Amino acid sequence: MTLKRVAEIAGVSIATASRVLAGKGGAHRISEATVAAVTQAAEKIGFRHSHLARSLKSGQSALIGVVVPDVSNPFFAAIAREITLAAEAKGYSVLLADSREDDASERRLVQQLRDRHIEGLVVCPAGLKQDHLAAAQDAGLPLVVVDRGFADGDLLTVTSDHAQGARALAQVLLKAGHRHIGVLQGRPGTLVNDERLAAFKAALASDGVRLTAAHIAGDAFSEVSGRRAAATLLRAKPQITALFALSNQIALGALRAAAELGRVVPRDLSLATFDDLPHAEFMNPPLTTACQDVPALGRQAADLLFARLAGVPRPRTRLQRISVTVIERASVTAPSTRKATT
Amino acid sequence: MTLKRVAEIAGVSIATASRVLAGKGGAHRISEATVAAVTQAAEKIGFRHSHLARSLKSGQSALIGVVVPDVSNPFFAAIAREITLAAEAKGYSVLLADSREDDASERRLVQQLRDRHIEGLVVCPAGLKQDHLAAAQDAGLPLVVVDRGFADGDLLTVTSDHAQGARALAQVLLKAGHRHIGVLQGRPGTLVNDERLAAFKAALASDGVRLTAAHIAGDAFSEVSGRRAAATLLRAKPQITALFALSNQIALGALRAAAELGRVVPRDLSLATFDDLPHAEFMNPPLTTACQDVPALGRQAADLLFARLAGVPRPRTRLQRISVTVIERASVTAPSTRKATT
DNA sequence: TATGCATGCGCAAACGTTTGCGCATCTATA
DNA sequence: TATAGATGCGCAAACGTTTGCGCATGCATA
Repeated sequence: MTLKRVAEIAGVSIATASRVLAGKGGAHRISEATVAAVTQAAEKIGFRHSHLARSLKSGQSALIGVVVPDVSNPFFAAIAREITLAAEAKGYSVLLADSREDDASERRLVQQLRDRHIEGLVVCPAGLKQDHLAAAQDAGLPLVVVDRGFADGDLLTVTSDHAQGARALAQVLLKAGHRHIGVLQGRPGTLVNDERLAAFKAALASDGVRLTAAHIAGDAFSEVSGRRAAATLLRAKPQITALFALSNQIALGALRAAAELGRVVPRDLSLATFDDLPHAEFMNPPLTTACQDVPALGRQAADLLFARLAGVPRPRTRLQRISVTVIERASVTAPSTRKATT
Repeated sequence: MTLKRVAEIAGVSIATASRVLAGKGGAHRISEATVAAVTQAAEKIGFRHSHLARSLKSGQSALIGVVVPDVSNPFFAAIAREITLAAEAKGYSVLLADSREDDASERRLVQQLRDRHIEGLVVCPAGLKQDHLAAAQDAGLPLVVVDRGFADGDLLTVTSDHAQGARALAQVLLKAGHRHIGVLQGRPGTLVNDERLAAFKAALASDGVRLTAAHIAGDAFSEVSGRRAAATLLRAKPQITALFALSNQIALGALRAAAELGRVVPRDLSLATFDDLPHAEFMNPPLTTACQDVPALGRQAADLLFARLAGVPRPRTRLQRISVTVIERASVTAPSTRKATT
């Protein structure tokens, strides 16, 4: 199953076999007869190039890496899929890694991928550190960050227009008449969290509604954080009539907490969320959400990466924004008049 | 960044550098001083082994392949995740491929992965053909099929106990009093579809309820198929009071179709489904479902694969079953008395 | 009969490792 | 002062490719 074997059978040198199978027979003035012989020999033993040897020789692995915090999260899965499909179309294969939302794992995985000579990397960072990514980029590795970017630094990033979504959601809640609003945040310090939070706060403020620290809880983009944060907030501030969950994992947690506290959504409590996926429509209640265009995030990341691999220079705008669509569903209504009784 | 460079700096031969960095200094009687020199040199230039070269030399790529029909489907994503985590723990990396539910793509992708010298493969087949997989296995590639297996052949397979789940769901529907039941099937001919269908049919039959071809519709495990099938069935047989969807994608389609036909679930129509994921709880209505243990499927597949890679012989039972848990929720109630009016 | 130019193909190095074998040098023994 | 056994390390082949260079052969031209 090696070129050598093919060459032996065809009665030619390895070099000739290589050239023929690379389709360079013409360019190297190899006779029709020889081409046929080599082709047949290859066919006969079912010859396939060793990608390994080829990569070693050529320095091109045709491999890209994808690192996400949790593959089983449909949000990241959808992103991974777009990248995988794009990669396949370009002749690349994808090495997938799951950082388990862990900074140290991510570091290790990125290094591991680099050891495997990936030609490009798409990563959704788990943490707040970007030095390992910056190092990779400085070492010449084409790199695209997706979703969870960094406010500073120089990493090319594709992410949603969080401010736009948060503002729009704020409008929805304000318009419905809510004045006591709680925020279930994700991981503070992340671009995603901070942008959403800041824009939401600003939008409320411009309508005269103040969002103090006492109205904000949560520390991760997870269901457990959402649940705990919602419980905390609802207990500490019963006058809250609406919650803004910064992700739909968090929203799930909020739904659980609300159920546990006997508050029915949306009758006793409105809920708006930044959303990952299109399941919201069939949820109970259907969630009002700022819906991210997840496939577009993945596609854009892939496009940017492959453009760079094709030699296209990096775009000047570091933060590439994908717009979100606010969809109003049943989880937001006017605040219940009996809110004080709770 | 090569061994050669390290050797130069340390003033030793490449061989010595290799042995030191492999931790074989002791076994090869290399002096403390030399070991230190090499180690420092490596550290100094940030040396990392080329996985490529190592693989080529050793014949071990430490790579496994995972092929699924749709990465963005949370079901497959969850499986992919378990395999990825297991692989990482064993020092393997994962090459991920998405066959887009397409047989030909799958073939191509499997071949591509084999060209990359994967040491093992987990695949969830998109189609009804298994010859390419059998070929891979016959060629000595450790292979585990997950979820969608084949009734015949010799491929080691991890899949749910579909018959168990289907039977249990049949009991639930029968107990609720349904006698006119429709089935929204997935892809006929697949083990998953046929086992679920057959067991369901048998369970109904043992209670005197006949399930004819006219009560079965659908041709794929997709939302569109579910929607179309549900619409067809409900229109052709208005007396149907309950639907059994063979996957939750199909169930989503059924919900859509029901909504379009003005039938409210569960008031006018009960719905039970074979489920992929734990979102069902928050759906509207919460779905009664035979819940597969998706992580267990992935874990078991990974365990079997890595056991084989570690030299453990293949288990004798070809079809490894993971049991499912039936969860009764609100989507199944007694048949509406006004069913005839519809 | 020598010279020139196509034509058709092979040699061998290189990619970065690992590893079997062997070769020096030194110390202790006879 | 030879000899043996450690001790410490290097040579070179091999993994499967790709590719620059060059070498034959054949034919037409001078």
